Amino acid sequence: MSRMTSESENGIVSNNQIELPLGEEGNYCGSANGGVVLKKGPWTSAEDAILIEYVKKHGEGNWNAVQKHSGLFRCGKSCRLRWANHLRPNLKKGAFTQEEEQLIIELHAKMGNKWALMAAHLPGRTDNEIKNYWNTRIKRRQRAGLPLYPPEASLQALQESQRCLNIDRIEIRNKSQHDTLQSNSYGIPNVIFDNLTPNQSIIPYVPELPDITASSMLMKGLSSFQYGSIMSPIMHRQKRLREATTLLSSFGGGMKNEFHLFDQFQEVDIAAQSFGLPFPFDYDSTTKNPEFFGENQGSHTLANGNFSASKPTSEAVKLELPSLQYSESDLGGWGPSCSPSPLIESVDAFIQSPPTGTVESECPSPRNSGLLDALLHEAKTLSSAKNQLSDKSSNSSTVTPGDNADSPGLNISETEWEDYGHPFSPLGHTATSLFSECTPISANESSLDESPSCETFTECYVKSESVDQTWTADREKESSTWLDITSPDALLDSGWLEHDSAYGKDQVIVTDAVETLLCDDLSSESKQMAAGASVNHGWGHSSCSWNNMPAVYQMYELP
DNA sequence: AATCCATACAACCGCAGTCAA
DNA sequence: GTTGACTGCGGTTGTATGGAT
Repeated sequence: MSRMTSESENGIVSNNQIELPLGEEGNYCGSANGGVVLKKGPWTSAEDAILIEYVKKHGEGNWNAVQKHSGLFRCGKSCRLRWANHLRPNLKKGAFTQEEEQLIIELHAKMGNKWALMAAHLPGRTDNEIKNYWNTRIKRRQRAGLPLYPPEASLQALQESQRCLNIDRIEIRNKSQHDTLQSNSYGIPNVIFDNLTPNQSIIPYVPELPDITASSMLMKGLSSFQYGSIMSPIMHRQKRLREATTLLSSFGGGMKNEFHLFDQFQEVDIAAQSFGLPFPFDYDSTTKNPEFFGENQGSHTLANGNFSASKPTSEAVKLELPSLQYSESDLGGWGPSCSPSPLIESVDAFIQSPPTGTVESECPSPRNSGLLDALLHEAKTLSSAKNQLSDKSSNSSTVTPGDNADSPGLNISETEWEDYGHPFSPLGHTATSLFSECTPISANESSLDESPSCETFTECYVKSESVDQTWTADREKESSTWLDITSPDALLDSGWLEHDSAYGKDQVIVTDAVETLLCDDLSSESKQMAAGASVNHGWGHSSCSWNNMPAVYQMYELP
């Protein structure tokens, strides 16, 4: 590119372009250069020529040898990238044609951010190009208030969704939901998702979507666009395992993935927007037919921009993390009138700097922590307050003193609560407000003030509240309900990591949590599936034990 | 003319998979 | 079975460019 070559066309390298090979921490280009100073930054045409010459001689691959053999002061990784994206023959340069654009849209609808795979369908185009194109497109369309996907795709998704819904229902009814509820795995296994294999038949739409992810199963009520007919059959088992492991460990060790999941709330609305659909999805309360929010749809393909590619069953269930590619403006700024909120920033900050410790080990001041911490703190605090006001009778699932209720740092006064609720504090936002704020506001909707409230989302469970309201015991009680359903981390922690010592009760709790979270849109089958799977298979990592979130759990106790 | 801002693009970075020693 | 080099991928960042104000 012209501007790339302009600054150091003759190989004159400024100091800031030269860096020592990175060590282990930054493994970029770190392996093969033994202290040789490597250049970074834009490539010069001279360097290009050297690289081309090298590849002519030696062929592609063994990129780390380039520097040795050609004297090019570039790391292998950089060479590979340069070659693949710019120098290799048959590269198509210039703007994408309309056909290509169309294809990209289709491919993205199918496979999400699988840029390399998409590039394979676009001869002469690189993954980087496609990625850049797509990201630009996202921004552009969002700014314009347009759906990411064209109406045809929306329609197709609708049809597929409906079709799959029907199939799913049959599937669900034919399969025993008891499968998922059999074992008692309070002892959380390390390898969990293989256990799901025998039960994959319960996963909706298996024939076409064998590789539905656990997360998508969990989230299917939230992000359940079905795009089953155009699934592409790709994803290595290892990768899926890896992702599953990643998510599992995150479930336990940190809170990150609760937020990944939570992210999907945001992304699902992006997806909805992408298809020109309202979010929350319309829910037909008369027919109890959750068109998109509904019970059994398999794929979260379009919910998070990603898609669980398929390989026939007997695979570990993949937990695909949602892409974070949507910017903060994406999260909250779909509509032109939706201004960035502090909360969104908090989410962003959280994602960038997830807490390193577990919930149990750290209960930082919410003022100093990320949103999730704040939520957790909030949850714990409520629980604590509840404990204090109750007759302090305990039951089997009550938190042991000291875990939180007695923790001095968690005894939050009414005043502090008001602080929490301060409208201008990022921490004043509950998840409810997050839902509200992240609810996309279409171009023809007005302002945040008029945006659909969380009531829409959680039906009768959630109330919009003025933050100025004073705290009362009654409200406290009410807020136990209010909070638990508005703290997705709490939901997740509690719901999915529930112990099942007495399945019945906990199951109800889990189910309630799920139900609440999913606006009661899950069918009973699905709810039991989800909850049962969580109980049965002990989702989560050992570090995320029951004891890690007792206060949160406590909030789900039935009255 | 200066500044701002959106866009496009190249390159960087970290992570994870593969494979051979 | 372990380790390290190599490789591929996806996300992010940096910056040149051009249009709008």
